Amino acid sequence: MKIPNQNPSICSCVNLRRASRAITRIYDKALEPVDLKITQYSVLANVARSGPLSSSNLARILRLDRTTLVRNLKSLEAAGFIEEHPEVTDPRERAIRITEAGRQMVEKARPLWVQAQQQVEDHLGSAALQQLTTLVTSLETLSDHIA
Amino acid sequence: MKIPNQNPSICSCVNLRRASRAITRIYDKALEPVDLKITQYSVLANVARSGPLSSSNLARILRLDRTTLVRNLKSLEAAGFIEEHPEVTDPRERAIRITEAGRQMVEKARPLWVQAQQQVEDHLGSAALQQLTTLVTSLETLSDHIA
DNA sequence: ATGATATACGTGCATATACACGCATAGTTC
DNA sequence: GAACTATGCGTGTATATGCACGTATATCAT
Repeated sequence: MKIPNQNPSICSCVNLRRASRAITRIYDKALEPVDLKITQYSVLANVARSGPLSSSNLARILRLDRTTLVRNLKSLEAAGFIEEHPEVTDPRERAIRITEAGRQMVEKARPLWVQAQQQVEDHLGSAALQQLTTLVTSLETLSDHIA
Repeated sequence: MKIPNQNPSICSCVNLRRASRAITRIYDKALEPVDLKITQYSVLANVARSGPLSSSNLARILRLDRTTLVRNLKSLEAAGFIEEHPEVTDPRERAIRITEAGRQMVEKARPLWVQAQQQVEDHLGSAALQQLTTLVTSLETLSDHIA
């Protein structure tokens, strides 16, 4: 017996996680031609834009757990898209920089990302996307408040 | 140099993933006393409600990749909250059932889940939660359409 | 009955996520 | 300058996520 797909849950968390998985599929699919996932593109584009910076600072920018970021950086470094060097001003820090190959990859991936962005905006409408930014901020505020 | 926390991204996917991580922190925190994560509670509560069913059907209900679900079930089975038995009508299927210990766990966890639900609703407002259900449906539709 | 197709299931692999530790160095206070 | 505190970093462990495969059984078409 085969059960059909299901409606949204009554649990906000479950719904948000479902939405997250769904949109990730959309973006990952769009980035498939350059063999990048949206998580990797996101990190790479941020390193490209925010210049050399430490993993702690990058984690704060991405609102991602630092130790999670450390592992995510591994694959990007293995692929030769970023490199790390000891920071002179503070020996504890390691400065993360994008490489030339990394910069080229970002350039190649950007149009695919734009396409996914457009696809989602066309389907959801810009109002929904605006509400989404509010949602993020509210939830992060609540989460920070609790922790 | 320490960089402060960041505003929402211009990328809808990144924002949704951020929101997902934030709300997961909130629910996981609420469920901490019973040592369950929201992902596990979600699966367990669904098994409890939807009675014995196959992993494929449960995956469709949860809109979760079947192979992902299979691993998630492992820890619940190891904890003794669910059990699997071969299905008589179709030897390929395995019927997943909640155990007595599982049922007790759901009972114990439910008030904590309700508390998280309430907390989020108080902070975001019911209108935002309603928009969220629309968002889930739209994104899953778009994702299905593309795939 | 046979062959094609659909469905069910599990595992290997890669990545994502985050908590709990421990170690090293910077900064602050006395 | 010594003690305390804050910050930066990486790893161990556990879970979450999904794609690519291979295997087994059901179902359907002829």
